[in-house]
Amino acid sequence: MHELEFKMAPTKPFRRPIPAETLSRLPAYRKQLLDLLQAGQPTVSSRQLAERLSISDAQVRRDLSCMALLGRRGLGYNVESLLEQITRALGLERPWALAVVGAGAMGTALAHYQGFARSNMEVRAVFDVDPHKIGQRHGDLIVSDLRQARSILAEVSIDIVLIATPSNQAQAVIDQFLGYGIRGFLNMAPASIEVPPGVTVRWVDISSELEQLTHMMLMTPTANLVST
Amino acid sequence: MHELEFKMAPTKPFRRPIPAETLSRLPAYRKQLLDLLQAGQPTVSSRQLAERLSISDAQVRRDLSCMALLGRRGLGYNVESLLEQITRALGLERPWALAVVGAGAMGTALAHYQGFARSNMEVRAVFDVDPHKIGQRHGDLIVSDLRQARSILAEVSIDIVLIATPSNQAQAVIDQFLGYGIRGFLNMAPASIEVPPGVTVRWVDISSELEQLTHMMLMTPTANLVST
DNA sequence: ATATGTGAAAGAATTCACAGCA
DNA sequence: TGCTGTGAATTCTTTCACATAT
Repeated sequence: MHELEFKMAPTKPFRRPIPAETLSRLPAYRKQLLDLLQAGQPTVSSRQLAERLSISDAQVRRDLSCMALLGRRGLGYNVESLLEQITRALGLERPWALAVVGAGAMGTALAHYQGFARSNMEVRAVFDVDPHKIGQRHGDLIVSDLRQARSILAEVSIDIVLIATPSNQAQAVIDQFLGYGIRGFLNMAPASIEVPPGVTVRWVDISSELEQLTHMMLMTPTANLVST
Repeated sequence: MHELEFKMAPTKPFRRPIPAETLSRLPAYRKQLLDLLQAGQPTVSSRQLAERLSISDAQVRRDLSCMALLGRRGLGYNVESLLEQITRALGLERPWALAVVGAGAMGTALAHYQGFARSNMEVRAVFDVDPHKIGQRHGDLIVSDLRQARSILAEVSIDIVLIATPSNQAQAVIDQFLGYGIRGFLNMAPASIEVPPGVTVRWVDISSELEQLTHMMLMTPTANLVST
């Protein structure tokens, strides 16, 4: 085990906690607002946002009431300042450095993923243990030896680690990076993980989503639509 | 547009609908039960399952009470029959054929993904429009021209389409496959999608998960753990 | 003693519906 | 009129606590 020392927690940017379900929709609002800003639309109503996300307008207003109130009655929300608020709420006004562990098919896809820039995130390192993969180039990135992660993290500061290893290695990898002070993980492996308090882990599980999809397809009563 | 004809909806396997939150946990229960079966453990208590999923035992019992009751008081649940029940509830007692659209980094990762077998799913086709990608081999699969999808689907029957294209093409791809009678989609693109009733779409959005993660990291009050 | 299944209570999230401002 | 922000009502989810079965 590693010895531990305490550093000050970062200042919380918001007083009232955002409900989990609201939080899960904030990225979608942000995406829509980015599109609207691009399109030059200065304001947007809860109704318009609701339609784009296929949810109710009451839902949108309730969600956005968590932000500093910047809707104007009769007018709607200012796109630019609402976007700014949500970006701040998500912590995306500052950049986040990512590392990917596992340079297999999924890890490689993550390393190449273009969409991170929109979230002010960037993959800064890729790790693997396989000698055949270490040294491979992916865009600007070169796969590094996971066993040298400590020294690499001393030079390239990393905020979040994306786990794209076989699931039976996920816990060991997380333990390793916990030792380097990493406090945020995104796990692509369908494995149960134990972490100490103060560490945040989220899962992306494609199989789980598909299994829910198959259930829903079986329960969907509508007749098949077949082109003739 | 296409002309439409009606076919009978498949028989619903369950009378009472499964609550959405319960459904979202069924794949995780199933994963644990597969592990327990492998390990040869004949029965499991709600407490044990709860611990593995970091939820409460009451939650587990409530969730499992949706299944045909097969817990035995004082003893726990029979691993094998519970697994069977959940597998049936998810519709995984029969195989599902997948197609991937988009042979970029993410589509390629999906095409290679080994984990689908556990869910009785298999990728049977990969499509793209890029002439450089059409013809590429990925394992047993060869990337086909998306414009020939209709004739390919006439030979290889497909149940679910995974969308791994740039997000601005997601809607067009879905519309195309709707015309071939596909009623289930998993969308990896962060795009809003319109589908007719009777069609099921689910999203996997890595950026959204990361944005929620950054928010949670900022809100987590615990001091940093730094190894010395 | 052990552990399920479930009413009843508590807690969250969503929708309703409308007061209030532009 | 158009649209937000929010109490109140409703619906969904989780937890509690215990009767019941092994």
